[in-house]
Amino acid sequence: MDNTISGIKLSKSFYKRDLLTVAKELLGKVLVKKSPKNLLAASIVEVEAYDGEIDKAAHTYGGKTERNKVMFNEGGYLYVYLSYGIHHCCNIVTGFEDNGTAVLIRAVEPLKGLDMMIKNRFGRKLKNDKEIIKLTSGPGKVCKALGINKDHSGIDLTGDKIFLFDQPKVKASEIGISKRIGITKSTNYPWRFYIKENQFLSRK
DNA sequence: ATCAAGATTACCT
DNA sequence: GGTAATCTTGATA
Repeated sequence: MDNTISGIKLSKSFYKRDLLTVAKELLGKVLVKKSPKNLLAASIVEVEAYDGEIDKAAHTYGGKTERNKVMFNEGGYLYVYLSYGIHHCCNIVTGFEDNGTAVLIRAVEPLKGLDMMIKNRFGRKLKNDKEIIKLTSGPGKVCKALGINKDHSGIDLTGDKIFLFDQPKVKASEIGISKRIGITKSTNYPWRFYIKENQFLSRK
């Protein structure tokens, strides 16, 4: 059966820790989206950290607004926003209430529900084998493939709609670190973390 | 009421 | 490598 998966759900205590610790440990964890009709699951392979206290690129840098208020929640909530009026991007809120810290999911490796993800993304079947790597290799692509949009912003990740399954920690030697992609402010923080050699990365 | 910016992607040469 | 597409949000008047 392709539409089942089992594992141990990450609990509140996982998320309510330091931003960068959570960001690194999110690598390899399994993101699960359940709906009545189907189950989608994918392994997280690339993330970026955002910290409103010191980081001008974070949506929370200027204080609380209608859009970013979810990111001021305590850890363990999903923050989804619309980027460039076109693409949704999803984040995992970390730390404690009013920290304004979250981790952007930039790329995942599909595990379950591949056909549904292909349908969500392209509205058709794959043209060729190479197209698979374009399925979830970017923050906008991840949301499109998994069917995540602004309506999911604020979801409790310890619930049963969207959640994460635990996996063994990825070894430090297998984690790549770089500056963040696509931002114009606070560009020097080395807060992008990714699994080296993974084919679903948004960049090499 | 108006305006500029933006945590991206796909398609073009 | 360059750039158009596309529209919500937050700031300013």
